[in-house]
Amino acid sequence: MPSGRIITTASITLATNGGFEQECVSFFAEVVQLFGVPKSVGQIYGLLYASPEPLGFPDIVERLDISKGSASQGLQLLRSLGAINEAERSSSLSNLSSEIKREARGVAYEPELSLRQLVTGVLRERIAPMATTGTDRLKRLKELAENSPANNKFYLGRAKQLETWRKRFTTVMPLLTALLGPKKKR
Amino acid sequence: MPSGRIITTASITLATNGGFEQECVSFFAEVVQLFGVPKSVGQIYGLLYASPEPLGFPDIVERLDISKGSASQGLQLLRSLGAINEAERSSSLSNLSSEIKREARGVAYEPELSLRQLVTGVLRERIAPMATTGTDRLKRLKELAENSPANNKFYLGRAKQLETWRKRFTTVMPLLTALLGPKKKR
DNA sequence: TTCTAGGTTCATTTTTCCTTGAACTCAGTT
DNA sequence: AACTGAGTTCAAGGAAAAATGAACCTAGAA
Repeated sequence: MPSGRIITTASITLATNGGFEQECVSFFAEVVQLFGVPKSVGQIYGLLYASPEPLGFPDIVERLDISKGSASQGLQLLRSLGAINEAERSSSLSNLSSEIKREARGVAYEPELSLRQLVTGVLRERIAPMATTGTDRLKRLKELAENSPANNKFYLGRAKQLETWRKRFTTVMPLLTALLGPKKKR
Repeated sequence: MPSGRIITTASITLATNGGFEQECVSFFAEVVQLFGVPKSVGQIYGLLYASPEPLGFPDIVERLDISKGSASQGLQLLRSLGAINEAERSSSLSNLSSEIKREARGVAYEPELSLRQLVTGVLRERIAPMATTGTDRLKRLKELAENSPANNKFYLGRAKQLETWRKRFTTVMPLLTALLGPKKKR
């Protein structure tokens, strides 16, 4: 497979995928915005999702026409969410022509397809932190309730209820991910 | 109870609740922002949550020091989410002094306390719409996949997977609300 | 009828968040 | 050693969302 092998599928697929890619990009861009995630991040995931081949950093910048900065930050976020994975690449490049080597440089990504994995990532990075700092604030709230000169009983009741809300939340979250699919094979 | 009865608990409670209210307001302001809801909306809910008495429109404007516009829009959103309820008020006002009548005018609100109810509201107003428009977009995506000249099988596979994601999502959502508490008594 | 206070609407301003682009680092090539 | 392209960082600009305030509507009180 010397010269027939084309790694940079970018321009080729672009010409022949009949709009699927474009639609996919804007679809995911829209979806993620509902979760408070920047549009460009959704675009990147959508692009990877619509690509039969893993794509590298330069592909993403070029095909989405976004800045390197956006691409870099977007990929960072997607990595931290576990929403993309690095694709394998042949490690012995020495015997390839320099033109092909050029294309094979750097890391290529493919989208994570496990729904459970994706949801877990969002929960871990977005919701869990809230639960943590929330616990501190609840403690403080309870103290304030105890020290409140008037309506002591009322405030204590409220503080107590917030605590039970938090507990229910933290017990339900793992259940939710379990419902969304099997644990990821490692 | 002519002059002793104080309905506008605003200034009084403010002076005597020892910071509980303030902490509550900023707590909810923070929480709701994680769900993409404006800060002021969280503040309003927090204020109501920290108040032993139902509060009216003017109380909210005054104690949070926000504009009437913000208060109005915030209350609208909270109503649409089912996160607040109108409190009962004595309907025969004629025998009260005019000073008290002044305070009793308009609607007063208290916070919805059922966690299930709150989550259901968010799901209904924020997530469900996505599922609806999402269905259309998936249909379109499938068509594009079918018409794609190259990699037909790959694109069809992706379209199919999106469809199963959507299905799983719509089946899991009701379960989630069920886990969060008993159905609200009507 | 007129007055007042509760409440809504919407154009304008403010704030917040996202994107950009330039400067930089680092690894592999020549 | 010098070069090239991948990738990061961050100050600054720009776009989108939220808060404001003025004009307006309404119902009950005087």
